[in-house]
Amino acid sequence: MIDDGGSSAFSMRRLGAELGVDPSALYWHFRGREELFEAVAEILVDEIGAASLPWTAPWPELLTAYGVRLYEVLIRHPHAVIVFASRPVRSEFGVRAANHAVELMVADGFTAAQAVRAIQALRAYVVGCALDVSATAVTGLQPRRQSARPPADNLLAQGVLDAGEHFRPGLDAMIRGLSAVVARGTRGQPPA
Amino acid sequence: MIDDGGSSAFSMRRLGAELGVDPSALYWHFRGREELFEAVAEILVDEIGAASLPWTAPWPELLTAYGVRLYEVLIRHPHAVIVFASRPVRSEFGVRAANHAVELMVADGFTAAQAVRAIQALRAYVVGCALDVSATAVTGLQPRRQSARPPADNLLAQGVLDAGEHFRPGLDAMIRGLSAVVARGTRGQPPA
DNA sequence: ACCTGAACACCGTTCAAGT
DNA sequence: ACCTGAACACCGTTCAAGT
Repeated sequence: MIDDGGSSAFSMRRLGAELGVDPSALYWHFRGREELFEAVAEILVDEIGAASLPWTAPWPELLTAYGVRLYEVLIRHPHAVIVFASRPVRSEFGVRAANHAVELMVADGFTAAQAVRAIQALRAYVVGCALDVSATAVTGLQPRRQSARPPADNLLAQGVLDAGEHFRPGLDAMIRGLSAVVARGTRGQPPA
Repeated sequence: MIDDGGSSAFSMRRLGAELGVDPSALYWHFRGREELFEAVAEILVDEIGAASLPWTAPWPELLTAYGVRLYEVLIRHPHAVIVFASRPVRSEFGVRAANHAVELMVADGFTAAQAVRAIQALRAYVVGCALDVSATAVTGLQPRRQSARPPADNLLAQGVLDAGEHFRPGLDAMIRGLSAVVARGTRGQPPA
């Protein structure tokens, strides 16, 4: 249900079939496709919570762990990444986690607004990376474009081939960059 | 065509109608839906190139400009973001830009692999942010979830409301974090 | 409480046929 | 070269009806 069973595109009718049930039966459980997707997205974020996060650690460690866990969950369900990415998700767990992180960061010198934005940025990065992997996994086609061009002139080609290779370094860079914001006292960046 | 005309979901049939043409006529110009999407994605990246980038500037400035331009193009076409995000895009311009940035970064102390990964990470971040904005713009629904819960306990709520607020700070953080990689001599992170 | 069956208004894509 | 028309195998969703 989450993995899409491993085969082609989702459809209510196919889901019904896979469940051995008339498609229309689904509309007793969900108001429609969209509501079902929201349920899936919520399950995904709860899947992070299962293995609990290092709540007592300093914020860079907590945020890193959160990013890594979210990423792992998403690439474990490549077909669901797009579902997660294309709609705003609000879950009990996600809100708790975020609020706690904000508190830690504020205690470390961030303004609340800076902290919130930092977490959103981190989440956007994680989702972007997961989407990269999911795109090549779901579509099956490699990022190389089908045209027969020499690979030698394209430095990105071989780098893109191992999709997801860049996730961890990028995550570390972002966290490090966020630390820099607060490392040199409060910097008066206009909030607009 | 790129903006989806401002109304509801895309379909070949609707596109045909909007063009005053039988849907089947589209299949003379494109092999199918997927090929049309690729064409759209390619147009998007070319739209960045139009206003040319600061090629001669140091890499942090070049990458920042690239990120900002890409982001601007994407949020200008909210309905197309998902098209761009869910498939690997390879364009003449994108490859040129990336390769040049890699050269600059290598000259500054990065390994080629590090530079490539950095650029991919940056792209992922930009797409993730654009997707956030596009999600709220396209679905129309605010990220708050429809449940009537008090907003006071949710620090993220008001932050999320102004979607895209976090893009620029996050971008700067990421670039700064990347600079740190090279600022203290070559760090021997295992490439696996 | 949960599912079926038929129906409605849609889809993407093909292929022969027109001009 | 470019488009039409009809056809095929699909969709999501509804609603009355069954158990």
